[in-house]
Amino acid sequence: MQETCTVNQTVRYLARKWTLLIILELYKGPGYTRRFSELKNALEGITQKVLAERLRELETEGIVTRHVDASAFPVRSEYTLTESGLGLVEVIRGIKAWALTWKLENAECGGQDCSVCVL
Amino acid sequence: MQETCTVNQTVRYLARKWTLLIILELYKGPGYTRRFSELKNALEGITQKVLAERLRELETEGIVTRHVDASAFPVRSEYTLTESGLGLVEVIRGIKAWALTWKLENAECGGQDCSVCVL
DNA sequence: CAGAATCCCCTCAGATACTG
DNA sequence: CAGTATCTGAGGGGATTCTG
Repeated sequence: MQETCTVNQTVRYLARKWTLLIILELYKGPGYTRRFSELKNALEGITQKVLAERLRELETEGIVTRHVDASAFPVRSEYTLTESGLGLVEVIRGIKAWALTWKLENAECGGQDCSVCVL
Repeated sequence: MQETCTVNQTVRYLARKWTLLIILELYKGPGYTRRFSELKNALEGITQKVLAERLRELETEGIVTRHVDASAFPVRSEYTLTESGLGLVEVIRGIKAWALTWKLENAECGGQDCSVCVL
């Protein structure tokens, strides 16, 4: 069946709101790592619910790993891009290249204020 | 603003159900061209409504062009991938490469029965 | 701080029926 | 053949509240 093919699935969750920005935010972090609260602050407008949902998805997809330090207080949760997650950054780069080539009206998107332009 | 960045937009409509498969079906056609009814038959399970919607989207995004031959009867409508559309095929190829590398359980997806595997 | 649980709205996409 | 129009159900995602 066509729907079983992973390419569809991949694009599907990549396209969920915030997913891309979360991946790029992790990519910018030291060791490709960020804490929950850091992500929350960096991604202005995201709610905890959505952030938690997206991170869970990415975790079950093997794109990020979670490390919880329960010994500390308050609890720390750190999220790190896996190797496959880094591979996805390449994919995103490809999409951006396409967008810059064919969507000229968005060329201004090379500015620093755009999270995606870190690529 | 983050949401204004085209990379998000691009992934968003790419991820709409059927969009990917439509692009690939056009890619397989002679001169990257297919008729409405050919697409409808090739994409088993798609409804006319959804097919028409997706094609309109792709047209306004400059990814396909439409040529209507009204002189013929019945009317013929042909859809052709543009250059930017061909560029998207490369992007899809990248996503597939990622999926094959990191989603091993879907390796069987190299079969001929999968539309995406034409890549 | 890092979440889980509810509620609510809105878009997507399927089914069906109709037209030039 | 190539659409358009309308109705409907499922799921995404935002806001808010509660907990260890």
